[in-house]
Amino acid sequence: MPVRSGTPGMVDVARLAGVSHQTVSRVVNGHPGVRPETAARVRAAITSLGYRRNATARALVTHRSGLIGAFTTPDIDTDRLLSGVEAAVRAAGRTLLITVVDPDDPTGVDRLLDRVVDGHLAVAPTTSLLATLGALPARPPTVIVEGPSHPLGPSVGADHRGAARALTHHLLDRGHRTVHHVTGPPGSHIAAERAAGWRAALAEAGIDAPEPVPGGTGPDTGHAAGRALADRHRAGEPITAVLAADDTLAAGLFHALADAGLHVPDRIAVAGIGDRPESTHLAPALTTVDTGPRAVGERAARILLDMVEGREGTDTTVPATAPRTRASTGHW
Amino acid sequence: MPVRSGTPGMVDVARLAGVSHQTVSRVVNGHPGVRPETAARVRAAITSLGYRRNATARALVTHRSGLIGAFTTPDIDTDRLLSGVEAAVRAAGRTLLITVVDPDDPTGVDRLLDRVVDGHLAVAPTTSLLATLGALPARPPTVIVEGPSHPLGPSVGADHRGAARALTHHLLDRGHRTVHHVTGPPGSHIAAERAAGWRAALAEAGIDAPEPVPGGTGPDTGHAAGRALADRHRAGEPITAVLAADDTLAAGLFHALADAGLHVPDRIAVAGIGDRPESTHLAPALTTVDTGPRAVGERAARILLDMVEGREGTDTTVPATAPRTRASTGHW
DNA sequence: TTGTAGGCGTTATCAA
DNA sequence: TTGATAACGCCTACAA
Repeated sequence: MPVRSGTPGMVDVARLAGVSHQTVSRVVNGHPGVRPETAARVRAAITSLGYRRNATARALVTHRSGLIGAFTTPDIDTDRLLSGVEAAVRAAGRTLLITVVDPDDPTGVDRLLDRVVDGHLAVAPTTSLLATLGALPARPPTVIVEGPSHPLGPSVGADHRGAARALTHHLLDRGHRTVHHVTGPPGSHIAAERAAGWRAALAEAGIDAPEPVPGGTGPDTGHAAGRALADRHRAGEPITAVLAADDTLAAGLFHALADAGLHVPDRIAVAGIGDRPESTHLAPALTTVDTGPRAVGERAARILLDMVEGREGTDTTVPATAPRTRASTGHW
Repeated sequence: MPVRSGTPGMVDVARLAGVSHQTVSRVVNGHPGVRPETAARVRAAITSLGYRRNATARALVTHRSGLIGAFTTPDIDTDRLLSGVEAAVRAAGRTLLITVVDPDDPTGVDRLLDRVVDGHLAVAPTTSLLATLGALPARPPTVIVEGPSHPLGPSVGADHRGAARALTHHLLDRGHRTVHHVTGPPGSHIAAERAAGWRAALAEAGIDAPEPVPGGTGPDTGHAAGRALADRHRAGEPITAVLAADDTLAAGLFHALADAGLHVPDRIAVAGIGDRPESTHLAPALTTVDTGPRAVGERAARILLDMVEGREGTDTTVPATAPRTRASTGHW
């Protein structure tokens, strides 16, 4: 038979206060119909014993845990998306449970399902991850953050396509004959949308899109991409403007291009997406666009909380936040 | 009285398989002494019903949830520390529960205590947060990550003092008469240790430490600090070398110093701490030291897991990881 | 090898 | 206004 945990429970409080454990429950949960005097006695017993309500037992009987789960897969802006999610979840008095999912091995998904969470957030999920999730039996309300739309639940995301498109047009308007593209991580929905926006802008200008340079995230990846671009330049391909799928690529890009004698911005123009804080401070400052990842994360979490708490439609109808597209003052 | 949740339980599986719910429990938990044939029937019922073990009910009776809680407060390297923690926790088949604590308002602490977690990680906690934690009644095993030592539990951290000291000596050896310091966030233990190392090195060289420049984290803060340094330089103070408490300050520092005509590295030398990936790609590359935050996070989590799972002393004895001090090849 | 009984700490219902 | 009682879904101990 099970053992008592050692920490005091409602029964202990009840005994000390000379009431039933049910009355303790009423006091703890602020239910009406308890004589003030009794409530005071109970409260005294609670502090004297250092009693804290057992969330597990509560969850067992109420079928809600106050926990929100987040699947996450490393991608562009995952950190800021999660930071927004965390803030909203915390503001709602709930706790966030984070599981990092390896896209190649989505076993972590199972683990999160074993826990009782009131709702799920799929942060920057790949299509295959969503498929895995969708194939599972009964799962709690789910909201997709920066992922492909899927019957699993509503999607919340910024207009990456529009942002990339606008930046590409911006470069073309500056007189460049074409714009090259360093992509984001393979399998990333955000990266795919940004690439699509770049392609769309070129198509609108009647330009054949040059072969994109495979990228990812981070300055080291950007450095590798910069070397690839420099090689193609050396091979005779005219390269004058580059749109990087992510700001974090920029420092490495600048570095590699400079090493190859392609100084930014004199010989080559570079724009990024994401408005990372460092972008203003690079030399030269990176032209970029803010896609508001923190706001997206917060919004997604709030939509999920609405669903979980049965508040219908407060926020659910609008599927995407408009990006606050502010281009930083670049050198060109 | 409580309502059944709708999802199948052991009783449902048992009924379908024609056994008792106890036998189901045995099969699910891999206990011996079940006839293979019976086990197969149970397993068939499980898949057919899509049964999953209810972690809450399990936690209620076993007094262990499989959950590890992390308090976190925004600081230098919090992200990488957490990433290491997450990896180790996940590798152990457990789930991480993250709570961000506002150091000025540690109410989140209460929240995490309401949940049943098997162990706590205090990631980059302030002294006051530890005091709040320590004042609480019964709390689970705790490990402090990059925080001041405290009776709450073992501390794990890199040798920030040594790293800062070594870098300061490195600058002095290069002929600088003194080294200025841009500090990290106020209240940060990491920042305090790094400042102490800087002070120690100057003291060892018989130099009076110049007034440190208040900093924090991030390029924008670095930019502000750079302007402050430039002002002091303009006011006649000889400034030739700067140790930034954190790499993320560097880009902003470079930017502000360059704007003030103090080109790095010609007019002024700058070193950072933390070995962020972008540091290699700045112009010029930043001299820095790796303090292995991911490894520290992993190690701390493993120590906690040892404590939680009753594995004594596997790792607990050694309180700090040695930093892999590799200075990147800077320009000076 | 399998089933029965009891209890983990809480909430909900009903009666007093 | 308060208390008894029955779940929630599971695990441990013991009996069969």
